[in-house]
Amino acid sequence: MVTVVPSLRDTIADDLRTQITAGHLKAGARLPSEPRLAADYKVSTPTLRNALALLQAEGLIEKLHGKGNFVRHPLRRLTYTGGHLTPDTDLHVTIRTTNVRARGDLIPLLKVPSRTLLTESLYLTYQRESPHSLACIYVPQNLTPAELPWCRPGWAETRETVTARLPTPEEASTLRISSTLAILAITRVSSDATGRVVEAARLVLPGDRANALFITHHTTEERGTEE
Amino acid sequence: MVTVVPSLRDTIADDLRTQITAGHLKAGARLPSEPRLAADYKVSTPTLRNALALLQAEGLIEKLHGKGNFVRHPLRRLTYTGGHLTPDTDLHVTIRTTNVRARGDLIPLLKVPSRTLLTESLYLTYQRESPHSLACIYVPQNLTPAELPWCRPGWAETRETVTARLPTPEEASTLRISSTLAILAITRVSSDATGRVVEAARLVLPGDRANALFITHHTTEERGTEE
DNA sequence: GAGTGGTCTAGACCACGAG
DNA sequence: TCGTGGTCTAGACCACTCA
Repeated sequence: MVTVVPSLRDTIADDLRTQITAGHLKAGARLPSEPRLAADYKVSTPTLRNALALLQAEGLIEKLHGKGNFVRHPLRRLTYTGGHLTPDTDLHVTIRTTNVRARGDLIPLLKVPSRTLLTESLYLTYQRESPHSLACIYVPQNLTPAELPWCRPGWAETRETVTARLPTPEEASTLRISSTLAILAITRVSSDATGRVVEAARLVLPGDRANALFITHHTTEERGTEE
Repeated sequence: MVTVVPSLRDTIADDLRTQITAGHLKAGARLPSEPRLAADYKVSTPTLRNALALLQAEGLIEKLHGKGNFVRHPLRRLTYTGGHLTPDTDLHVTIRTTNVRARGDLIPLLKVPSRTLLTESLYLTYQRESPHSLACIYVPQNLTPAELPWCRPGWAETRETVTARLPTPEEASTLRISSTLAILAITRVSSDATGRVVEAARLVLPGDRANALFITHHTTEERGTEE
C-alpha cells in the first residue's frame, strides 16, 4: 500500500456503499441532498461530491440534475456470447431502423464503396425500466434485402474486436451511466463464405452489467497445423 | 446535445490534447507545474487539475506525485488473440513464478480442491520502458508438472470471459495508469478433452493500448445444429 | 420560486521526490 | 529544504426540475 491514510472521500464512499449493499438505502431511493449529506459527514460539498462520483463510477448510484441522487436498481450481470445476451428474459428492446449511406469507418468495416445504402438498426435494450446496453447494426441493402439480423443464414466467419474504454457523452446519457464507468465496446463483423461482409455491429455493454464470453474449441487439425 | 456551453475543464483539456497530438508537447516532456498552468489559463488549480484528470483518463499524460505531469509515450495498439499479443516485437517481459495454494476464486475456476498446489506465473510486459499489460497464469502442479504455458498440448477448449472495468489501485500503480482508465480484464480457462482445467489466466489489458480479437468460424454443422 | 445538482474559485495544508 | 502534486474547505453562481 502506498497511501496509508484513507481519504475522506473514500471513507464516505465506503460508508454509503455499505449502506446501499446492506439494504439500508433501498434501490430506487433518493439520497439526501448533497448539502445535507455534506453536513452529516461534516465535509465540504466538493468532497462529498467526490465520494458520490466514486459510487457513480461503480454504477451504484445515478445522478439526475435538478432531481437528486438515486440508488440504482441492481442489474443482473448478463453475458454476451455468440451474438446474444443471455439470459435475455426480462429484457425489452426498442429498435429504430433507418436507411443511411456508408461513410467514415463503416466503409472499410463493411468493405463497401462510399455512400452504399445500408440499413441501420439501433437496438436499445432495457432491464427494469433502466437502459441496459446499446447495439447498432449495419446491413448492406444490396446484399441481403430480405434477411433479418440475428438470423445467420450464410455466415462463415465473425470477427469480434473487443475494447475497453470510457463512454462518449452521448453513450453515457442514453445509457444513463457515469462518464467514468468502463464499457465493453465490441465491433462485430460477419462475412459469408466468399468473404463478403454480411453484417457489421457496434455493441456498447456497460462494464457493471455485462460480460462477453468466447469459447474456442481446438480441433486436432488446428493443434497440428499451428506454427 | 444537452450542454451547449463547454466547461472550462473541457476547453483546457482540449487545448492540451491538441498540443500533445500536434507534437508541441513531445512524448516524455514534463508539463509546466499545475499552479503555473492554472495561471496561464487563468483558472483555479482545482479546475486545472480536473482538466488534467481527463487527459490522464485518456492515457495521454502520467501524473507523478512530487515530480510533475508528463506526456506519455504513445503506445502502439496491440491486439490480443489466441492467447498472444500481436505484434509482440519490441515487447519485453518480466516473469515471476511462485508456488501458491488454491484459494478463493481460483478453486471454482480451476475446479480443484482447496489448497491444491499451483504454479503462479506473473507476467509483466513492457513496451519502451513503460509497463504495458499484466497477466497472471495458474497451472495445477499435479496435472502438468513439465509443461510450459503458451504451449498447448492437449487443450480441447478455452473459455475467455471478457469484462471492462476500472483498475484496482494495485493494478493502476503497477501499470502506472490512471485509476480512471478503463481496462480489459480477461479470464481465460483452458481445459483438455476430459474437461479437466489445464490452465487459468487473468489478463489485464489497459484499454488505451490493447484490443482483443476473437474469430469464430461457423461450420455448416454448427449452423445446422443451432437451436 | 424553491430545491436540486454542476461548475468554479482562492486559498490552506499535507505527502512525496530530489538535492 | 524546496517544489511538486494530493486533498480539502467554504463559499459563489449557474442550470435543471417540478410545483
